[in-house]
Amino acid sequence: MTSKEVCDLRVRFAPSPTGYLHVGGARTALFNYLLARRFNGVYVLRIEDTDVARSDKTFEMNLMETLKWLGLHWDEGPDKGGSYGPYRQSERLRIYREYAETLIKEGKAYRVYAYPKEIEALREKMINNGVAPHYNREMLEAFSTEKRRAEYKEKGLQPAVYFSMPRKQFFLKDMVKGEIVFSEGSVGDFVLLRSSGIPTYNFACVVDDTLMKITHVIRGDDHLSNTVKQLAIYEALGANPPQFGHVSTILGPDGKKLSKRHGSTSVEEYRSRGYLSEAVVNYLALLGWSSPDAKEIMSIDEMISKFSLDRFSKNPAIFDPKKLKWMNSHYIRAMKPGELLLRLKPYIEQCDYEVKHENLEGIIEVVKERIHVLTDFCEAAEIFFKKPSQLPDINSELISVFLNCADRLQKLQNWEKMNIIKVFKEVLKHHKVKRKEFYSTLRVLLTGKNEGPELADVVCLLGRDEVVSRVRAIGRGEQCSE
RNA sequence: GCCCCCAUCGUCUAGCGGCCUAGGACACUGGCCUUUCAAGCCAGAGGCAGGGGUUCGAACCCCCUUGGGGGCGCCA
Repeated sequence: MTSKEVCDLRVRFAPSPTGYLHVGGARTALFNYLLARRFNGVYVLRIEDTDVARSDKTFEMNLMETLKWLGLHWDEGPDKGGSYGPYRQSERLRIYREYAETLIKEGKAYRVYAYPKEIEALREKMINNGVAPHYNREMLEAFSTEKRRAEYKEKGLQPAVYFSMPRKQFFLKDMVKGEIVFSEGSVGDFVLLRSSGIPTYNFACVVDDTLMKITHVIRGDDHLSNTVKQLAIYEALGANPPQFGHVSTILGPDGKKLSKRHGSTSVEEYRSRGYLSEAVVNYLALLGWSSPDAKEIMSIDEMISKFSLDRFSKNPAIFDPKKLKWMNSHYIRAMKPGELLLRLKPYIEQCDYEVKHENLEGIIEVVKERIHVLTDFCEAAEIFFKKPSQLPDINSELISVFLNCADRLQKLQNWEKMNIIKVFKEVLKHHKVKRKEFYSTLRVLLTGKNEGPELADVVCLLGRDEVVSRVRAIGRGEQCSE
């Protein structure tokens, strides 16, 4: 990339607000963000809401919220404004119509007075005849009879505007895939402006990218075949296309395009299931891109400093929830308890017990080692807030050992982990009990579980009163049964 | 049917003609550590889709086959 391009670099993320942000979309957003930040460019958010039926303002809000959560903040967008707005396609309809009009005047586009049903029939007929379903001007304009035009006028209908696809080859120098040739006739004429006056994706996208001075476009390779249409429109408009980089699609474990039936596909779902944005961003970055030093755990700033366009992989990537989970647990373990507490807040509220403790950070410190997602917290920390529901089945000899242990703990001067360990050792010295048996039984006695954090930590955090009370329960339990 | 893209361990990938006896990460298996589980550490298993070329030499370049993905919408 030359220095001139660098200083003018403008990229965009252009989602359509028809659902929650998909992990594939998030990855696209991330790559564009990284490119912008790496080369001091401008990152634009554009809302592609030209699908009136499916677009929803709620999704738009959610999209922006999720993007912010991921830390992918944009410089220009519908909420922030900018010199090239508006940034919502539904607010730019006049612009598209003007451009369509120009193309019609220049003979590069034309009006079609055909009903969608008729076009559909035409299409089916071609498919049935084993011909590629490509339209051309001649077959489409056949519908535009005098009679039909009058009918449209009478009913107040607007004709759709079709683009006249030039019969020639198109070349694309893709930043990811390399040189691609679209042979002549690979696509036919297609709709620019619907009869509703709303532009189609390919048209709006080109007009906007041109007007918004977008220099680089990183997107999923499901757009690759359509790029020829866009290239043709750029040419018709007399505009220079941006540099394209088509990243391979993210697939599900079965090798098919990642979809709902593979489980969670939206960033929102991972967020609510207790994933950290750092982990999501980090994992997504590794799907189709790799850092030059082979380092996998990277902060977003690290990714920015290492980002370059020549490290994209051409092959499709299968989404691996296991690795994401591993990465998430890694980030949880690496996080300072104070910070983790903040992230944990919404999940703590969902616990079915009251989380109240003078040293909650201390609890988080020992619990974070064994959780993979934030939603694991409630179950993992339960031992500190709930007394065990069942007492272990132990003999009276052992009971007296534990009662003695409780007495010693009761009298312990400074309630500190090291001192608690000393008490354990004393008890083991004075009683004929196996180490392993002592510790494992004490654990069950205190927590009702066979596994958990280091016992001294548990005891320390539980606090003197609670520990003594829980241990002595075994004594009371025996009394009751007699 | 036509067009386009892709092909390295199960998965993500490194590799850009000799540093490859193909490296790393996740997952998996075994061991160590340890009062348990987890983490951590060590070790192991596991791959260049197949076939032709080009070359002194090919995972890497070319062609074919096969396999996978995507597109061909008044969806984006």
